[in-house]
Amino acid sequence: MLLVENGPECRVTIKSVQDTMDILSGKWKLSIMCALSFSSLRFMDLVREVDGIRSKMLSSNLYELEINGLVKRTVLDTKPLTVSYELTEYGKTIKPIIHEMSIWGRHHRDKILGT
Amino acid sequence: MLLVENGPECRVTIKSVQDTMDILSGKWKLSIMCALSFSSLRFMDLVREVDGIRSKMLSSNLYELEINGLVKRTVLDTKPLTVSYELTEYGKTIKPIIHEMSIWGRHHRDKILGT
DNA sequence: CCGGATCCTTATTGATACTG
DNA sequence: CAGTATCAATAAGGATCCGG
Repeated sequence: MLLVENGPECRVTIKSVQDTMDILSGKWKLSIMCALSFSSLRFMDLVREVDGIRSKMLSSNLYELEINGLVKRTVLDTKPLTVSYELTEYGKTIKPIIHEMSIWGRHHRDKILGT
Repeated sequence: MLLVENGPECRVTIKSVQDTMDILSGKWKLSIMCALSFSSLRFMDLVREVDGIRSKMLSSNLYELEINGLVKRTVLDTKPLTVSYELTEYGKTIKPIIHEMSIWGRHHRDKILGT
């Protein structure tokens, strides 16, 4: 069904792709959302999960994602205060993008290593 | 075929998403590939199609896409020499990503304008 | 130790002009 | 037409510091 190239809701436009890129561009946002697509995570969990990210970048990217309504931030009343992040219902709507990117990334890796 | 959510080949990982981002990251690459997903285009057509891009960015992004085997460059024997760009067969494998991004982008725009 | 904030350096992108 | 060259602006990255 994703391969149907016609139909009114299948009008692929550069503008709509750019709109998406405006929200998701940057080196880390999709990786962060991918990590959160499995479960909610605390800040430090994210630092560990997202390979190579620095707390500064994580912090600012999470803020932007929160502003755009994709991620929800919750301060937990734990001993040393921790903050939990999770995808909002709206944030979960980008899962198909993450899914396709993951498929392609693995495919690409196989191609590079196989050749 | 692309919608199977289970099975061994559907393990979504941060690493594979990052691998994809390494190839497609940047503000313009997906827009360029979106433009080329309809038909092959000459350099100047791409400047017109991809809103806001400058020839420098287009040139360097096309080069990187060519290096990664996603785009094919063909010098045409026209009066003022022109160069045509098209997706390779491998480049066409990112169409599902573009498709999902386009769907989400339109959805997002409707949400922003509707609210 | 957690979640940043700040400062500074490097990499990427943008605007404009210019060449074969 | 299809790029390059150059310089200015912006974004990302590294190191360090701080309040709780």
